[in-house]
Amino acid sequence: MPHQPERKTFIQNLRDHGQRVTPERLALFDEIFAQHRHIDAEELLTSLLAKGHRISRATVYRNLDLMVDSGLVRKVRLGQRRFHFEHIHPGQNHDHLVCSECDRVVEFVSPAISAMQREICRAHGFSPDHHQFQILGLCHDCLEKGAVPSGT
Amino acid sequence: MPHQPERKTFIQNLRDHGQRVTPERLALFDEIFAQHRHIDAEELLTSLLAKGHRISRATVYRNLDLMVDSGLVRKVRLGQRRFHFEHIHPGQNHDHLVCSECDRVVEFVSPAISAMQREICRAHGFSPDHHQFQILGLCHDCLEKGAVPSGT
DNA sequence: CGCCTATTGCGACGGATTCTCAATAGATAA
DNA sequence: TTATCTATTGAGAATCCGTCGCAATAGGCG
Repeated sequence: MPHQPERKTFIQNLRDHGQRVTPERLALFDEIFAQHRHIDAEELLTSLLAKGHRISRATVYRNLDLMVDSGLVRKVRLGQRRFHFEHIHPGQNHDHLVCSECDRVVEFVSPAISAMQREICRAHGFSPDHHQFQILGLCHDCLEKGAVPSGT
Repeated sequence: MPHQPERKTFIQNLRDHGQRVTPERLALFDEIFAQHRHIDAEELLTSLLAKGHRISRATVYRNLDLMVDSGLVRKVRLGQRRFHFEHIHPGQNHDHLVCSECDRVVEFVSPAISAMQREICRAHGFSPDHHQFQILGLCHDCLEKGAVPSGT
């Protein structure tokens, strides 16, 4: 259990809000925090069921929203149909390179982005919560396989 | 018709691919290129019908995809349920501030972003086609109305 | 242990998009 | 111009993702 402290926070959070600590919630939490990267609701459901947990689709969705509200998880649209979810590692926010050929997603961290974000928001009287930055294009592998750089 | 050259390119593109030039395609093309900003499929359908065109929902969707494939139009998710579409103005790409309270979208242009994009891609052996950058937060108006800055 | 009520599971529902298929109509050649 | 070939269209069914309603279940507290 490499995410013990976050798990404790999660449980404490639930208690503080009069919410119950259920096995479904813990299983879902563990599953998300075990993931190195973003994952969608359907994949979460499938892998929980595969591990023998009994949990319904609705519960997965409901609790994902709950974790998003409590700031533990981020819900992102990477341009695909489904929402993806990823646990937040505080102070370390990353963005994504998305390959339009093979759908592979690579994370990157760029400290310059938050400075830029602050600047843009100041100029527009906007109070930022978070951002999403995706660069779409071709990954190294697909380039070598001879994929064509877009448009046509 | 302020987008005459793009229109010619579109028609040429169709011909080159053995695709037909239909009134539905032209009407849809004109509608998107008349828009200053992103618009979704439903809005496009509605405004085409309002202008007296006869066109079906399926045709709108089909041809939006066609224009995306041919590089004339970009399909973006701004976090809302629907995809949005915007025509590409070459060499001028903008990004979005999205208010999570009222869903208002403001565009901004930041030249620094493309430099950053180039840098990141170089480091990852990635060949960028385009990016999407959204900053989610509260717009000026919602802040004044006393909306709470997220998380909880 | 027992109660109160938050949470769950199931299945129905809803919105957005895609698909199916028969009818229509561009494009090409004669 | 007309005939022919087949891409495209319209209409509605189907699908996919996510949400909702409600009865049954089960945390958490006294």
